[in-house]
Amino acid sequence: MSEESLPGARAEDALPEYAERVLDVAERIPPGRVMTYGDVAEWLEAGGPRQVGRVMALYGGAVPWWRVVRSDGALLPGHELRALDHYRAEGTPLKEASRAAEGHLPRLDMKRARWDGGEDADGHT
DNA sequence: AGCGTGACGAGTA
DNA sequence: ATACTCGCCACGC
Repeated sequence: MSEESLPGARAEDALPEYAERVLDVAERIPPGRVMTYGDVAEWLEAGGPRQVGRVMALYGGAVPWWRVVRSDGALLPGHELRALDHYRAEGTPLKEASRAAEGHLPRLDMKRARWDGGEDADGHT
């Protein structure tokens, strides 16, 4: 017999373990800080940046998705303004564009905003 | 089973 | 700064 007909409907009762862990990390990122997809994957020691990205794309709506960003500090396409609004409200370090061109939104200052997942210290002083 | 696509990342030109 | 390539893993056709 082939097990291909296995319903496997258990998946609806709860999110996949991996997704749950990714969301858990996203929730534990302190305000004013961000983590890259790759960092989350590394912190979890599972999957890769693309897997984290997939989870965020599917279930990110349930967590502060704006605190999980790309390594280059670019804002989320389609949610740039929404994310920017959160960043300004939380005081997340942003890097203003040198050339004030229309549509040229600021990017995250990863050097300062990147969170290592350790202590939530303000990192300074 | 192959191929394209994606809320990615790093390297190179 | 941008553009392109390759590596990565999961999903859909």
